[in-house]
Amino acid sequence: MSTTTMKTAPAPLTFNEQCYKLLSTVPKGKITTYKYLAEALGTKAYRAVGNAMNKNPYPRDLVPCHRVVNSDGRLGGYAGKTSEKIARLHDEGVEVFDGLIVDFKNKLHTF
DNA sequence: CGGTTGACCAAGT
DNA sequence: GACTTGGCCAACC
Repeated sequence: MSTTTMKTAPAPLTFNEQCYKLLSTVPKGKITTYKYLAEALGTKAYRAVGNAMNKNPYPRDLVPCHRVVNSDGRLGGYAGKTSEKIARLHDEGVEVFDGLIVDFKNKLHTF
């Protein structure tokens, strides 16, 4: 068996990687929640999703972790300053008022 | 392999 | 409406 015909290592994506991949499908100007991400992955690991975002090693162009908010419509956390997250969202057309997403349900992206 | 840690969630006080 | 509690689940040590 040559290496070309050899099937490459399965390289199972970690839960984190799955989160990143899924999140990368969220279009600009829209947002999603930790809950929706988890559910879209077929699990209830809301917290694990948050952890994944915290450790996110990818640039925001690939994995826009700032587009992830709480399911209540609150801003949620951020690895950097919260004001930065707000600024980025504003830059993409998502208004934030007092730590709350304006028109949250309308901006929400569904998978 | 058991315990710890979260950018969470929902319900209760 | 702020605060506490229990639950949930993957990554890390």
